[in-house]
Amino acid sequence: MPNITRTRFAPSPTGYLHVGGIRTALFAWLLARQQDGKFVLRLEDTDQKREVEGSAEHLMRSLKSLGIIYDEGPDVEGPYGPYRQSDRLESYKIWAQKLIDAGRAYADPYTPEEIQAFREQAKAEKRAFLYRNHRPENPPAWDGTMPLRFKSDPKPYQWHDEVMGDLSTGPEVIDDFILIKSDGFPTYNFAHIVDDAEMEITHVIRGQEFISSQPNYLNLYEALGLEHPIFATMPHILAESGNKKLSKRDGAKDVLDYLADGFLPEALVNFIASMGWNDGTEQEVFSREELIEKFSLDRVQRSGARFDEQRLLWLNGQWIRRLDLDDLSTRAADFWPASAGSATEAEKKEVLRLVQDRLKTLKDLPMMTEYFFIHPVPDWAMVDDNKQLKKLHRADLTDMLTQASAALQQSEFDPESLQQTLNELLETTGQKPGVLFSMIRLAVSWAPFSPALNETLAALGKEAAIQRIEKAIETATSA
RNA sequence: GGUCUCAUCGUCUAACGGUUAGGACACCAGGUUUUCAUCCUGGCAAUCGGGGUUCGAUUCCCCGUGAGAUCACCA
Repeated sequence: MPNITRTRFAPSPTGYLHVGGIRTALFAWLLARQQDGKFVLRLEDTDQKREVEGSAEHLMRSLKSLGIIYDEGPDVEGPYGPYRQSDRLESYKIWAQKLIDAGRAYADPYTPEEIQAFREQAKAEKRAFLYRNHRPENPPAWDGTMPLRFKSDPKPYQWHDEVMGDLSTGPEVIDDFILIKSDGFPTYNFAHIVDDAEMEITHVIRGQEFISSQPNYLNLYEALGLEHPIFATMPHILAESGNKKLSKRDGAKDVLDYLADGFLPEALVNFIASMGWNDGTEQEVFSREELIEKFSLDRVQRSGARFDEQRLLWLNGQWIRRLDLDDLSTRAADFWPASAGSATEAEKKEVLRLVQDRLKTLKDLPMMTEYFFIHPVPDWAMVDDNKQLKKLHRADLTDMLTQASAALQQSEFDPESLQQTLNELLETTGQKPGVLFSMIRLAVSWAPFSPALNETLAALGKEAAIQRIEKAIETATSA
């Protein structure tokens, strides 16, 4: 056993990564970072049929995008490579031969149809199907064309899981599973054990679906003469509706899609970590550094957690507000509306400053800022929908706008003097702020919401603001 | 069906056997001299059921119930 913590994430390249997969990777990464260890990415590509073109690259990009940086992996040189199982077939052969030599592995002479028949027979007799009940007496020598099976040694097991606690099972769950398939590739069940040993992995963190195979793995560790690593089993993340485990079929989104939808990596990491883990305090927002410092396996929840996008949205808003303007500006670069194309960086940054507190995702940017860049089309229906404005006659409203236009003409148009001007306008018109300001706000933005009025006006500039108010006056009667 | 696991507000969760069962999201109501998705204040809302053990169970034990996982030449 090495004296440094080595954790791994071992996905198969069969598609994209969703939050469930990411969480396993995240926790393994947190543990490695926390203990100054190494985090390894290993691709479990032993099922050629299921492999999806390009998914390995997609997967690596997903991890990197979230800042889950692996120290060793298919594209990162390391002392325990290669990190792709299809490149490690020699290793599996060597370990398989050891088992054969020790009488702990044998060729499976049955056809799939024959095995299927055994299975159905067991079902008809209401017994659990166990391959070892059909172990051939004189198996042929293994020539690589037949599956190679593990000759198990059924016995009860109890073991410790860092998350689930002490677990135990009886001998009835131990069976002769396949080590090497007839296509020459190892199964996950065999390959991951060999690889974890050769790569000196100290902590195996994985999803709940493997818990029932654990006794079989323990049996195999014994047969191979290997000490097993520390196990930690993560509960599943449940889909938003129903109680099923979150899966691609149920619409689990690719994590990269969240980034494209304007979610920040920090928020995603924070959110994913908080599904099934907390530090016992009332803290909700955690930075990567805080997570690394505070994470611990024994505070991981044992029951499944449901994915709640509302909470993710809230957290994303929290993170957007924490960014400094330059940082936010960089990240927002790809989210501006097309109409912002001609705006200068300084102008965009100013707009960003005004809306920063209101953004839930970066994708909200066009909807929240469009009117800063192009003259909006007056939509008097919005006035009619306003609970204060709809009580007034159109003529009174235009009169108000005319006075506003004149007053603004005299303003210096910085936020302070604008506030001054607006306050004076309240007095001269004798209107309530809810009426006067709502009308001006609509006339310059024609948007359902906007930042503080004086700030909005200042950002628009005198010329544009007044032009829009005049335009509103013009269209008031025709609308 | 066998085996294993899990069970606190709608959701994420806190509570070394002793708390008016706490926080957050969502929701609702107020407030901040415009709107509002920000911000502030307040409100609604939970220990699956039944037995034990104990002076006292959310917490420990048993039995139910419910949910999930798994029983592949997939991982």
